[in-house]
Amino acid sequence: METPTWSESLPINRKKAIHELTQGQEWTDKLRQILQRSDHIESDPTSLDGVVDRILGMFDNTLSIMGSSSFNQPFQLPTNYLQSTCSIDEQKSSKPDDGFLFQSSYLHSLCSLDDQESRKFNETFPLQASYLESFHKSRKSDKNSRMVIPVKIKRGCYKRKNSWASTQLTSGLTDDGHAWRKYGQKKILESKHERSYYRCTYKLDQGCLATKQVQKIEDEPPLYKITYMRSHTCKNLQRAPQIILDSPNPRDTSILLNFEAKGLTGNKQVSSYFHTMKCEHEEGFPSFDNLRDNDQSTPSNNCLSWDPITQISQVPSEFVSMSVRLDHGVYLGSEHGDMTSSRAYSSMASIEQHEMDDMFGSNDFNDFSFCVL
DNA sequence: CAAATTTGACCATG
DNA sequence: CATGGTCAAATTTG
Repeated sequence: METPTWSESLPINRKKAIHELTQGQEWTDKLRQILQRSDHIESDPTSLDGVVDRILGMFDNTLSIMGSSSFNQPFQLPTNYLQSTCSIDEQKSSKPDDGFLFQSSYLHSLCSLDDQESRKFNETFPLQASYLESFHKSRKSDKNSRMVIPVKIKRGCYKRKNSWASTQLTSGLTDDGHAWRKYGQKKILESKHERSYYRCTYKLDQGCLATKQVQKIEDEPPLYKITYMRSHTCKNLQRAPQIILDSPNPRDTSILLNFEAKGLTGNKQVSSYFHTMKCEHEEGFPSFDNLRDNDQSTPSNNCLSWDPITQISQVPSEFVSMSVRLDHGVYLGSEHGDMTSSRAYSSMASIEQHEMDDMFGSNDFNDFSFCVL
């Protein structure tokens, strides 16, 4: 099995997200039609549940996709849309980062969409389209106007060098198998809840530099964003690289992997932490329906158990490791950490192009690929 | 009493 | 200079 290269996979994620949103629209429309025929509900109440399930599943899938690293990809919106303000002039001085849609440069690129792209954008993001329209008008009337538009402010949104991170969204705080020591808590701008900072308990003993951040991003239902940074180097958790992953169900096309890079390239340590990565076959992102249709009664493999409720592979106590060969000839070990989030939110591998560039240099990274045997 | 947590100060970054 | 990340002294917990 070979997955797409990084340069290909990010746009694919975006396409998937758009596809899910489009599907969500269609099924919401079906729901509206059902509601218009109230007698239908009385005769077949289960059909309504089915439609609602499908809609929720699509939004879950989209959230999962959006929870990946590709925050800087176009057509992507925050789940908690922020109503801070910033003038276009101020935005011009900002560099693209994890920010949201309305960066100045991005607005300008949106203004140059062709008719079909523009229509798609308007359908998918009506609220944002209305802001874009305002932006259009202000550009026509006064090129120097300081129109105020909703935007995530950029200040303080930097990423420290060498801080490869992977992000996971979970509805509960569960033991991820590592020993953590809390070392800080911080109020984060525009965030309702404070962010907690944890380091590996064995940092002093063994110099393990792994850290994680935990932040509650939603109350109801509770949703936490957990960001892992740097790999564990503590003796307690290291395993020799080996491949013991398998799909829990032969018919199931998705597995959850957790990569943790340990390799060296040149004189730079590859400390990226690929976490809870979802791999799929080409035919598409598996919907919740597909997952439900699968026979989950016989968890088949030698390592993973399959939770029919969470749809997530669980590894009770063992750490899964696998060896990944890069085209650059670098071997990356990996470990399994947390596979026990209580809902099927999981992030894609989270690493950005410029971070890859930092690790390997910017040459030919489009050739990056990995194999799961 | 040792380990873990809290919290204000300090540091690095953009 | 504002912000997020880390340090370390004070405090709490087991």
